[in-house]
Amino acid sequence: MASRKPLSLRQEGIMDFIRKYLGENRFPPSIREIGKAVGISSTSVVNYNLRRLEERGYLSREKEVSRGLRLSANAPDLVPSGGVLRIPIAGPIAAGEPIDIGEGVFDEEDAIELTHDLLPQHDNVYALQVRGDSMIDAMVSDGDIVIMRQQHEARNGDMVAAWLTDRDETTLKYFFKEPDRIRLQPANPTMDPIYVDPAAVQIQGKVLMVLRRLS
Amino acid sequence: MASRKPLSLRQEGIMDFIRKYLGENRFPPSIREIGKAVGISSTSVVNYNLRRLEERGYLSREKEVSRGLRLSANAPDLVPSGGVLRIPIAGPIAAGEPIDIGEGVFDEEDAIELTHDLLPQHDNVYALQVRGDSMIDAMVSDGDIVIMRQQHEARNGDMVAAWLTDRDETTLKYFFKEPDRIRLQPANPTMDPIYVDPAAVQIQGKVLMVLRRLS
DNA sequence: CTTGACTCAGAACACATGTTCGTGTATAAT
DNA sequence: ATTATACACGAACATGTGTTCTGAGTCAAG
Repeated sequence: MASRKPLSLRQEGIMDFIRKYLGENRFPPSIREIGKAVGISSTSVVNYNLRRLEERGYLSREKEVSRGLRLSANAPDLVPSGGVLRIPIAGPIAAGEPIDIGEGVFDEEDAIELTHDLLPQHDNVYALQVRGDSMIDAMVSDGDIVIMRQQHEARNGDMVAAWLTDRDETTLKYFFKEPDRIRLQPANPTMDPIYVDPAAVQIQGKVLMVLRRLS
Repeated sequence: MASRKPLSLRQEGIMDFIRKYLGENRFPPSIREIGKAVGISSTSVVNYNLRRLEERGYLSREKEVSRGLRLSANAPDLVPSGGVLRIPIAGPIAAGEPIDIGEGVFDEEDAIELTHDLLPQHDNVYALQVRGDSMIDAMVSDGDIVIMRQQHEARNGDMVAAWLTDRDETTLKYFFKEPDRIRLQPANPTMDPIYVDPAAVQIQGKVLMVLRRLS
């Protein structure tokens, strides 16, 4: 496990590519795919470097099995974990539309992977990508990914996606039930809450997480 | 979801075997391996049933790629993945202080796990937890976790953590270099940029990701 | 200079593996 | 009976893919 010497630039690139490929395809790349990605014309060179990496314990291989390689758990920056869950990105969300999850649509490409410790529960969980700046008062900006659990009730303090029937509008706000009305509080503390009739609100789900990726 | 008819016994067995195989080997089985395990002599029969399973959305396949199949996100059971990286949470960050990363301190407990596909690069990456509402103009709220890479240069359009020497203030803004000044643009499009003397700005790092967990 | 590691390129080889085609057998609907 | 559909079998095919061999370049040690 102890690797005094640094990885060669090429081997670093191979490791990176395998990681990336594995993340995208869920199965390991072939020798030739690695070669093309890293800029190696010969399969034997890739094979050679893979053997190197295997000796160092960075990965393990199955002989004579196509794509028969796996990253080791003790590779740098990699830690065995409680598991990874894959959440489908159901679709874009904008302020002017109700949230609609196409149940049958499983676009395998559009999914997001989260570690289990980040999201303990995973029942009825889905992700939406925000389109537009309509939710800046919820501290959610264009392109953000909102991970939520589908549910139709809310408890005080929950951040929920609420459909306001009289305004034809979906909004992300903190939910507070008051005696005769419902207070929807923006996440931005400088903005004022809105008050609505309980009959005019449909809870679409509870926001569990907001994730923003930058370039 | 949409599974009117029950799976045939054979297809059930195939699914079970794929799950088991994937758990043991971390890469998918070949058609012939599936056949042998389930008791099918012909590869075409396996292929046929795989196509059936694919139509039902239980798995997806890559054409003409050996072992090019993956289970769908149907079952949120743990699925092996490209790897998980652990990022230490260096410390709290507030507007009134420069960012200080205690290099030696690696509190194993305070770390965040991300899947590799979410964060391709991982050199000099660390995480900070935001304290206070001083960064609402960056669409970052109290408690948010900011993941950034330590660097002292920035390119136009990067979101950076900048230390304004004359104001004694750390701020998260989009970075734009203009002829004689630097424009720091808030993420919130309704707010105005600030302009500063290039000599009065120290780039602390580039923001890669913002993550907000809600109860 | 010579030697021997370490790394690389190219080509040929062997076989692992996905694909396809023709055929056969049920069961149910027409 | 006929047709349609779902499922199964075996064999041949095309190619994806790991393996191996020959040769060569680099670089530090003897």
